[in-house]
Parts: sequence; C-alpha cells; structure tokens
Amino acid sequence: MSREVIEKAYDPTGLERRWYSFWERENYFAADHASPKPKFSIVIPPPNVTGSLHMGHALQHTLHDILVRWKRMQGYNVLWLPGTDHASIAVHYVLDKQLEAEGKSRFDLGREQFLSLAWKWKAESGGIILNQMRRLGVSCDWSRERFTMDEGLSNAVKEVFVRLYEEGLIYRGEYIVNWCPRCKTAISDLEVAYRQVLGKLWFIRYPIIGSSQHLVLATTRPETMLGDTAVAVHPEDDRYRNLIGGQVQLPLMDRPIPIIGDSFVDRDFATGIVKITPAHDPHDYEVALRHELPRVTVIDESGRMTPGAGAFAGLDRFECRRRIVDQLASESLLAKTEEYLHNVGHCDRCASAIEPKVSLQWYLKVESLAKPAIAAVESGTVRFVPDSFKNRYFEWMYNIHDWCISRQLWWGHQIPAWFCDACGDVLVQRDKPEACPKCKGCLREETDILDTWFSSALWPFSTLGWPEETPDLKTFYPTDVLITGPDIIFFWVARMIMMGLKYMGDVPFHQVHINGIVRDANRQKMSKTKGNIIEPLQLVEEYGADAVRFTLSSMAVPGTDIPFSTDRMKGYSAFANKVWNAARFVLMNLDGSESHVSAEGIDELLRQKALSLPLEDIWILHRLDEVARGISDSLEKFRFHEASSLIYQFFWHEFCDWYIELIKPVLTTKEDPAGPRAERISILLHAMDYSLRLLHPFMPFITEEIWQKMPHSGRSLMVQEFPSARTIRSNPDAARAMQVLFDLVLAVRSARTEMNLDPRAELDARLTVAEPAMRATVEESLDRVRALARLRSVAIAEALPETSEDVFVLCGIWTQGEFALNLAGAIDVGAQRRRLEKERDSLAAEIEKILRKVNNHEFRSRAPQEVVEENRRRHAELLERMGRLEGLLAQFPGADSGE
RNA sequence: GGGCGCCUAGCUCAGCUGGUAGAGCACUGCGAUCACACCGCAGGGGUCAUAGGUUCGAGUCCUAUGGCGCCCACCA
Repeated sequence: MSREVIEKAYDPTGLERRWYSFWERENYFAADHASPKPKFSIVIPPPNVTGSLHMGHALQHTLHDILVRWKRMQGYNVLWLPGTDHASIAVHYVLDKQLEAEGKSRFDLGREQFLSLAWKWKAESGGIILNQMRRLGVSCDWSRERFTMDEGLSNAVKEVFVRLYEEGLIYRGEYIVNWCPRCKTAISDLEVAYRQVLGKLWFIRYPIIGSSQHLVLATTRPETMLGDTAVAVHPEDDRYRNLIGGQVQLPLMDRPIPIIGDSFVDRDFATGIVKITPAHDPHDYEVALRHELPRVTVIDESGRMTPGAGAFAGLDRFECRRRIVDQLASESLLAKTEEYLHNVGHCDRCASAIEPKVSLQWYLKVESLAKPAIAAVESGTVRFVPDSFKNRYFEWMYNIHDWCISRQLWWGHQIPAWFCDACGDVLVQRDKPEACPKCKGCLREETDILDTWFSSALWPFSTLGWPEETPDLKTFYPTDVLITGPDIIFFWVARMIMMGLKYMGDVPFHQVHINGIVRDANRQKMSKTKGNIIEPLQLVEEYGADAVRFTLSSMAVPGTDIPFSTDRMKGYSAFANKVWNAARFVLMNLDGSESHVSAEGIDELLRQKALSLPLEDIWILHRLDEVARGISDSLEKFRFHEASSLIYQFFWHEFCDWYIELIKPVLTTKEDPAGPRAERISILLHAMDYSLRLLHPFMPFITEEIWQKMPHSGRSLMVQEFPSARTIRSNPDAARAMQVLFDLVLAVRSARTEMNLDPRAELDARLTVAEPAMRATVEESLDRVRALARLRSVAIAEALPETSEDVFVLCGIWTQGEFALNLAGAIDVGAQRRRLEKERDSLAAEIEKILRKVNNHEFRSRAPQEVVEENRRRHAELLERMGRLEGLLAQFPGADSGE
C-alpha cells in the first residue's frame, strides 16, 4: 500500500473530536478494580456545577491528564475519577439572579419548588463544564462520574454527620456568626473576604449621666449604636478609670448604658473608648459574655433595621447609617468625622458586606480531627509540592476554630436532625423518626443544610462507595496525588486530610501538588470586571487543544503563577506544526513496504550490528533513552515545565535539526529496500514512534493522529508503553563523537556566514584532527559533515596548507583541530581577522578565569578531586584551542599581537 | 501586626541538591535548497535588585536594605 500524503500545515479541527470519541469508544479511560496491575488514582477537584471552564481549570486538568496518561502508558491501572460539586451558595446565586429578573425570590417559591427548579437547572446546565473538559482531551473514567448530591454521596454525608454527632464532635449553639444579608445564610470564616475600604470614623458624644460632660467615642458603624448596651474603657486608663461603674445616656435611643472596664480596649486608638454592641460585633459579643451584658438585635437577616432600632426600624442598614449621622450632627452629638481606611468583610460569593449576627448554628469541633492531620503532614505521609505550602497549612491548622457547618439555604445536604417542640429534644439520626421517642410529640425537621465543603471533605472516599466496602474503595484509596490551587488548601485539602484519617484511617492522598494561578500576560489576575479573561475553549478552537495544553504545561513551574502568553502559545502551536511536518516528510518518503519494528527488535539490531550501524542511529537511540528517563524523572517531581522543555528541545533541535537532516539522503533514496536502508528506516520509524509516545501525554491528539498514519502495531498510541530506560541503548561515546561532529559543522557554518560568503558558493574544506582516536570517526563521517555544512567536498589533511601558497584559506578552529576553505580569493581578510580576534578575546577571558581557579592552591586542596580534574582538563583544552587560534591569526597581516 | 514568595537578556520566564549563565518571543543579517517561512542558517544582547557575609568557589547558602506580590489576623 502506498502512504497517503498529508496536509502541509497541521490543522487540529475535527481530528481532536474524532480521536476523543475513539478513545472513549474503546474504553481506554476506564479503570479496573480487578486489574493485577499497580494502581494509580486521582480524584478530580470537582468543579462547581455552575462552573464554566476557565484557565485555572484548564491548567489543572491538563496537569492531571499529563500524569494520568503517562502513568497509564507506564502500565498502571489508572483511575481518574471525575465529577462535580453541587456548590450550594453558587447555585443559589445563579437561581436568585434568574428569579430576581422575574421579580421573585426563592421565598416566593418555597423550598420544594426551588429545589425542583435547581435540579432542573442542574440537569440542563450542570454538565457543561464536563463537556468542556472533554475538548481538552482529559482521560477521565466517565463511567465513574460522581456528583456530591448523588444518592451514594448523600448517604456518606449523612453517615458522617450522624457519627460525628454521636461522638459529640458536632454541636448546636447560639454564637455570633458571619451573616450574608443577601444570601441570607451564615457562612464560615473562610468564606469572608476582607477588602480595604475607605470609610469614615465618626466621633460621637455620649452624655455622661449625672454630669454635663460627654464621652467621645469613635465608630465606623454608627447604625449599630442603636444596639449598644455599654461603653468600654481600659481599666488602667487614667483618663477614664474613675468613670467605670457609671452610666452614659445612649443618644437617639435615650437608654442608659453602663461604662465598663475591659483590657481589650486599645488606649491609643482614637479616644480610647469603645461602644459595645454585643449582637453585631464579634469582639463586643465576647466582651458582653465577660460582663453579662444584654444583647439588643437591631439588624435583621436581610440587613434591615429591626423594631429594636426604634424610630429607625425598617430602614436598610446603610440608609440608617446616613440618617443617624445626620441626626447626630443636628443634635450636636457628632464631635468630628475622619476618613478612615479599614478592612471590611465581604461575602466571598456575592460581595455583600458581611453582617456579624447572633444565631443558632451547627458546629464541628475540629481540634481532635486536626491533630492527626497535622501529624500526617509533619511526618511526611502527606507531602506538599512545593514544600513551602505546608507552612500555610500548619499556620491554619494550629489556629483552627470550630467550623460552622450549617447554612440557611436549600440546595444541599439537609441536616438529619429533628426537633420536638413539645419537650425540646433534638434527634440526630439516619432515618426519619415517626414521633418524639420521649414525649411522642410532633417533630419538626431541621431545614438547614450543610456547608458545601462538608461533602467535599469526603470526596476521596465517598466517590469510591464509602461507607460500603466496595472493590473500588479497596483498590483506589488512598489516591496518589491531589493537584489543586493554593486558594483551597484550607477549604478543601485540610478537611479532606482530617476526614480521610478519621473515617478511612489513612490519608486521602500522599502528595499535594499546588499549582499557580493563571494570570494574564501582564501578571494581572483574570477577572470579569477587568475584562482580561482568556477563554480556554476559545484558544482550543483557535490553536487546538494540544497547543493550549503544551503551553500550560511548559509554564507550570510548581507553586508559581503563570502569566499566560498568547505569543508563547503561538510558539507551541508552531511546535505542533513542526511535529506534523517531520511526520509528513517521513511519510512522503515511505513506499508502503515498511513495517513497524518493536523496541525489542531495534535492541536486537543494536546488539547484532552495533559496530556497523551509523553513528547518528546509535546516537538517536541513546538520546531517546536519556530523554525518556528525563521526562519521567521530571514528571515524578511534578516538574511539568522541565518535562515539556525536554521533549520540545529534543524533538525540534535534535530529532529534526540533526537526525532528520542526517538521514535525509537515506530517506530520499528509494534503492535497496531490503538492505541497510530498510534497517535505517526501521530505526527512523522507531525513533518517530518513541518520540510520539514521549510527547503523547502533553499533546495527545496530534500524536495519535500521526501515530495512526505511521506503520504501527496496536490500536492506539494512548495505550502503548511509555518509553523507559533501555540500557543497551546507552552509548555516551557515540553521544560525544556526535557532539564533535556537530561542533565541526557549526564552526564551518559560522565561518561561512561571518565572512559574508555567498551561500551558494561551492566550497571545499580541509581539516585537521588532533586526537588520533577521533580521526576514524571523523573520517567515516565526512559525508555527513559535507551535507550538513553544505560543502562540495571535505577531506582530512595532516597539516593545513599555508594561506599564501594555496587557494585554501585557514578559516577557523573546532574542538579537534583547524579547518580551511577554498575561498579562491573571495575572502574578506579584514572580516576574517576580526572574527578570529573576537574569538581569541573571549577565549582569553575564559582561560584567565579558569587559570585563576586552577592556580589557586586552596581550590586544588579543597575542591572535590573530580572538579579539580575537570577544570584542569578544560584548561588544557582551552590552551590547545588558543594555540591553534593564534597560529591562524599569525598568518594575517595587520593582526594585533593580542597578548 | 505575623508569615511566605519573587526581583536573572528588550519582554515573559527556567536555572532542583553551590562548580563553564539558559529557553521562548522580540531584534539583526542571510536564505524561496524539493518536511515545515507556523521554516532554515548565523548573530547581537546579562556587573543574575543593592550592600555585606560564609566558602577554594555564590544566580544558587546566610544577614540587612529597597521594590513587587500573595496568605493569615482584622482595633472600634
């Protein structure tokens, strides 16, 4: 059969979807719990069902897929478990917006209707992101896809909740929490984002009862004064200590409140007097507990003033603030106003200002869970990559607070608790109870749901079937590695470690690779408001998934942010084209008689014919071996940028620039199909095959497409073996010899260009080889040198002719000797002299540097022997080179002496 | 206030355990030679933020300073 000639430029359109469905159809993504192979498992950081693929996802999924494809090709039983997170607040936010557009709120619908709307939305839009992931080429096991609100996962959540409650680790209580007045739910400390805001500091006069004096105190939130139940001063503050025990009249409310002493007050801040609003400030809440002060709630769950706010009842909190300031001013109770830069907490999801609020919530006691989780990281059972991220982890874990796990939302896991209003009993159990076991009274079901991160914490084992002891759970837990962003170390990573240790008795993963944040080319965070968002799918459409993947991988230095550059991506899209054209060239020159030879077959060839195989063949096999090892070493350490660079440099600058150039004459010769040509072609095809395997985890689509067009054995590249070290191919001598030849070619090319020779000039070259051992190698390779340096002829001479007596002109030196070209008088003597002098100067500088080292007896006595030897060797080499260079220069009239 | 990280070629960045400063892009010159102009060949460009220190030897380790960034805490 004759090979098809492929398109001149690589076009990923169409072919990516085709290969993706092929892989899926062939079931290559599926893991097998019964496989005898060693397992490698990863659970996906489940994207929100509300999500749409952004650069951060693209990065993470690319890195996952590189690892997963690499391990699969290495013969592991690989599970990459995909799924989505129900993201309760995010879904609420989306649906709230929709309802708002219709002039409604979720409360108009009621819980039941809202939930059916949510499920409907999930069915329609929840899978978008997973399909977007497919476009990137991710090889997840879709048959094991999970959703955090699946029946199985919901059972796991309920089970964990009940067990924790029964153990006394979950409790319910009334505390001050972060309340979002827009989402109308409590949120955890982690969900509060502090932002710097230029606000005001209002200084207000509180009249002292029984005196004509005032106390002046400062506040950023005057509306909360309506709920003040005390003012506080530092007990040792000489200005005010004698007032402690007295009272002030609370302005606007005409209520007397006590003056108390508490050492939390900072005497140096403002006037040193603090108003105490226990119901609306976390610090004041604590103070009130210490001093048994009453709490007066003046702001409700929507952020409006309550009846407790008297005349201000019903106003929005910010409107109330304005009114109060006006009124204070009109009553001469406003002493002054200052601009004040401070941090204000905002809801992570909807950006509303957080309102601290006292309410009844469920909490998880985390201290006993945190201890073993800290130990797991301290002992190295869980390793962070890069290591420095464990500091963040420790910092948070050592100061961990109880976790407020209840939310006043509807979409999520309902807390399995029932209350008896008759006797006040609280039941927490797996199944719904009929009636109160104590008084037979009616039961009221808890309406709160759990924080989304509660179910996420169970993800590594709930997705595998826990609490059932499923084969999947036994086979794939613990997983091998977690790849995620730095922003969810606390939200997710820490909590998974705690829950994994608690319920599986083992960590959920052994390594946590923290990737950077993808920024725009100017290092700015991408955001809708800045309008600098780069859509990964748009890039995929434009440049192909392979180019996008390779770009992300090549920039993924562990722990550092990625300034995504379109220029750079264009470069990698050019790389894809390069790979394509290398294949194109090979295919064009096959006649269809060639067949695939296995790696073992090539090894056998090497064993039998080692001495007669051409140097470049031995060299390319040696390099393939080294590069394969390098890529695996780098991937083992999550050094994706290094692995990418290895395959890129190898393929472009060794395979294409040297190897293909070297075998061009063989390839384009159609003779001798059964002889040495056949052997050489099989080595070429093998090198191509192995290069494609090495590249496949990074660029799965183009490599599959090419591989399928080349002679091959097997159904798909993605299930071929990833190249591993084959010691028989290791041949450092061949590599060194090749390097010497390259150097010669480079020296000749350089001389041609720098002396402004006509590129079409047909030149003959003569050269000397200093090292006798090298002479045979060079001799045998003269044809290669001739072709690569574009010479008409080249020959070795014992000594080069004097410039004056021949048309040959000494042109330069290379590692092994000198060379001359027949320039037939066309030489620019000045130009040649200048370039030789330039080379001499830089050589002299180098010699000088190394000489200082070698002459230093401290260096000789203290540096390791091999370093000293290496420097001596190098010094001798440079001196020899200098000798040759000066010899050349001496023949040029007008050359300076040069020292 | 506490902690972490960064500062290397015009730009964006590599340089892991100290031992001859690298890549991509950009730039300059040459080249339509039959895989690729999304290309080839050759070339220019760096006191590795600054100042000290350790070391035979520092981009790499230590200290300080300056600039930039991130995380945590969140004093009204």
